[in-house]
Amino acid sequence: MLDPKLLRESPELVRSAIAKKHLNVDLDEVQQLDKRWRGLLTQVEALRAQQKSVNGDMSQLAKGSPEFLAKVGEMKSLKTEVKTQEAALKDAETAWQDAMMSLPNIPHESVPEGKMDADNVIAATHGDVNAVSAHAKPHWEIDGFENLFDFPRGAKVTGAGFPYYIGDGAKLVRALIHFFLEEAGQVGYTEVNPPIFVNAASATATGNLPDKEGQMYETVVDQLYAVPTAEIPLTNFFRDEILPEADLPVQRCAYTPCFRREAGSYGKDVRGLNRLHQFDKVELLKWVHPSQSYGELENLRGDAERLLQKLGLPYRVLLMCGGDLGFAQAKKYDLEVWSAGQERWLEVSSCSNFEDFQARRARIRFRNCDNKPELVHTLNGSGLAVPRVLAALLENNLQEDGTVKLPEVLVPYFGRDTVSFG
RNA sequence: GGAGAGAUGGCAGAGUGGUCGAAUGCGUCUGACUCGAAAUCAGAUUUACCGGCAACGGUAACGGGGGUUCGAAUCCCUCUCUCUCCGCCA
Repeated sequence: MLDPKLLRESPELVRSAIAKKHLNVDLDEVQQLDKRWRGLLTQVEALRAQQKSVNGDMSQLAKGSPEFLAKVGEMKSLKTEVKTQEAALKDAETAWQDAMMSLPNIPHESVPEGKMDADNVIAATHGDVNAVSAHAKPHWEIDGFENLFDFPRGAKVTGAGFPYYIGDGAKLVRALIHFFLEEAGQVGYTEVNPPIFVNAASATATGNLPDKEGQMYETVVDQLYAVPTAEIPLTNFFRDEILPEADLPVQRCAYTPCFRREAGSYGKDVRGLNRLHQFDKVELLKWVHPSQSYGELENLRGDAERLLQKLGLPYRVLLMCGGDLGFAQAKKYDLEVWSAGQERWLEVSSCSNFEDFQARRARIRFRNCDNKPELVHTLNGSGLAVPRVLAALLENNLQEDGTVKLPEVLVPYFGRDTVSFG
């Protein structure tokens, strides 16, 4: 959520933000709702002040005295008036809040103009896409793939997009998770093992609710949501809290399975490990001082990039344009790994600075040098999503004999340097 | 799952219908005393929103929501969470 003061003091800034993100929001209406709410609030507060004052008088009077009874009459009429005004205020407030929620975060000035993914700017490329295996093929076409990754049985037991990982397949997943967590720990992220179901309040604070896209799985009886990303339980850890300034930046990482319904996304990019309903991911989170957040975004991006470098996977970094930037992000980099078999880029991380947009909703603050609570800036990024990294590893490192040679860094975690599909 | 108890400010803990944003203690901060510190004394010490350039003024908040009442921290309902006992279970 944006600072309501921003809308009042610099509406043109909000207007240009909406334009840059290519969204369609009636800002005039939001401003009107704001005005209406404030007007009603003033009225109701004046009435309440009157109530309090009369009530104060009453406490001085003898109960049952004529003066007392007269005040009771006065209070009764005040009561009905307050009741009707309050109802109007509540409606106005709800409408105003909904309207405020419809305002996107302001893109940072360094965010390029653009409408869609084709307008994203390639900020960096690393590695040579031509230097990978000459034997590369889509991972699902590798001989014996089904021995390590069993989709049909997953579909039988649960549904499409819930594969079984078997033998070396399972071990590879575990090795990658372990590698990612160890690397994150090395650069100062404290490991957290969070709940993987969250309540409505938490999902709302991070903006996952209201779930317009039907993205999340919801439990029937308890109204809990299976996390689509560890970002939700991690960010909400400090919800409604005030952190000591000296603790900033706080850095945490978590491995969780992630659950996404992916409603509406069909097509050929769903083959194999490309898009799953359940997948494993390590998420990196930072809570930082507002003055540090853009430097920290670069650090975060670097932390994610280093993983791909160590794995020897060619990748590129996209700086998202205004139109392809999410609703809540002020600036975002996507990391895409080269998938040699599919000859396409696969998104494996998305590193974002939310500034205080998330923190306002979740009320995460720190005590600044004036000893006043101030909103922190939050950042998060994947470090990394497992299945697509796995896909790239299998494709890019496929050898002539049909086995896959693993990068050195994974050997301590996997135990061997070769994956066989037999 | 069954029975019971509870939830108050940074913490502890009073308050069972009227001037209670809330006693008291601890903590924290400022000042005095001191060469300095401790102890002591004095004062201060929640947050959010609205109005205001500001000083400041107003409103709200005693786990959440709803109700009773002229008036609710206090009474009623409900939800959540915590604790104790029993049952069950990895």
